[in-house]
Amino acid sequence: METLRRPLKDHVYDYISSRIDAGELSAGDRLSEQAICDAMGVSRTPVREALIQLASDGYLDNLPRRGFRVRGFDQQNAVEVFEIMGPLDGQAAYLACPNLTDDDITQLKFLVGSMDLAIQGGLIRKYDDIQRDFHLTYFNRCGNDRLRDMISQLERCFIKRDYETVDQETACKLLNKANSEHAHILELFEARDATGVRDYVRDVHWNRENAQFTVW
Amino acid sequence: METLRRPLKDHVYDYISSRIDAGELSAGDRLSEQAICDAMGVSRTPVREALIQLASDGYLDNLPRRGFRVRGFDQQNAVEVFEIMGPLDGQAAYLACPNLTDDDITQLKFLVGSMDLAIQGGLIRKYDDIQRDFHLTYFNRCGNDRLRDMISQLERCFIKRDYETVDQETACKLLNKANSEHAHILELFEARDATGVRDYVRDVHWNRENAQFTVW
DNA sequence: GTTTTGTATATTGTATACAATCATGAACGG
DNA sequence: CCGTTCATGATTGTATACAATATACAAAAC
Repeated sequence: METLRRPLKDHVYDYISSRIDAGELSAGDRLSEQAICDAMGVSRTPVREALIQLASDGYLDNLPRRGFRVRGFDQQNAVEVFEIMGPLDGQAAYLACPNLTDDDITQLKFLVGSMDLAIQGGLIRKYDDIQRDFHLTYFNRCGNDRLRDMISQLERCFIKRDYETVDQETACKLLNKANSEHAHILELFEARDATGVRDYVRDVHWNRENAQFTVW
Repeated sequence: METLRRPLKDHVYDYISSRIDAGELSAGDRLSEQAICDAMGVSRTPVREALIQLASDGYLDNLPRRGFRVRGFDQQNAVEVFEIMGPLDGQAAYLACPNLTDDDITQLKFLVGSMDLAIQGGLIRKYDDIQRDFHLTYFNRCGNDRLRDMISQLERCFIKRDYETVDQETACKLLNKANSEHAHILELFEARDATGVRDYVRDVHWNRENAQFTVW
């Protein structure tokens, strides 16, 4: 088995995107090609190719002759993403509904329980990971990879949210509400109510949009 | 006023994407970097950058070390796109509904009439252009540029459809049905029935998915 | 003191050169 | 005759060099 080398541009892409996701690079920060070259020990060619791809994928803005900057994400953008996520997430649930196996349902139940435990223990990060698994479980059953990838991409817009801005008590309250929504989604799945779960999921996003969106 | 020169990579991007949209390049065709360089009289650097962007935007596939190929679009892909378009188009209509001015409504009415005339005259291409205007009219009022751009991008998947594969009579029949749907959308807009138009538009896509999709 | 302008420096855009890998096909062995 | 091996050329990946433009700062004009 050959060790097929990944192109350098992909490494650069991962390096930059993970730094953005981790919040080490903030909106508006300028990315110097040379600085990235020095940091990673590669030439400008793969760096530029990665930056172009990152811009195309929404991570960066490009301004010709003025380099690349981390794309901002203001409240207006957040609203836009929520307005798109709702219908898409709902559609994913709708499509997945008839495809969910008993094992999937069991898995979803387990995850809802796990999220409850995480909330009781104040483990917000943990909750967040499980929550992602919950959604991925039915995304992966929707039979539409393009849809799944689209939603995943939109979700990344919110990965870099700050866990510390909300106090523990408020967070628990919000998360409890969110998890009761998960429980309801699960019920609709069990009842195989495809259109019901579609509309419910869509409207849940809508309601979150009108609330704060540091936690969802 | 400065003559701000567009980067060469953008020219290359336009050149390739338009050739794909026009059907001059078909699914699976390999794109030789050198051939593009020769055709456009530029070096490989801007060509490669354009190809990377085109791949990132869904036009091409990349297979490392094996170059770029025009991404195929089979029936499975078409179904996936329809399943995404429906909810998004519906959401755009939903969001636009309260924003539509009287002038917009008048414009939409005019376009529906124009489409009828185009159908009577057998001008399928003309119909298609007007149909695009019809949808753009409310996309531009949905107040969500990201959503609008997303839908536009998905629409391009179908631009390269073949007008000649369907005989004139069948086409007219299908288009008449499609335009009656436009008329109904218009009615719902006039009644300011946001949720109604949302669900109707969504379901119309769904029905088209289950019909042929050489015409929509 | 503020604005303008010019020059030096830094950065991006493009071209070219080289290295690594892949595709092709001929020679060879079965 | 068919499949394998191995050279040869073609193509991609990466590095570097040069050109074009933008930025920063200092000096001059108002």
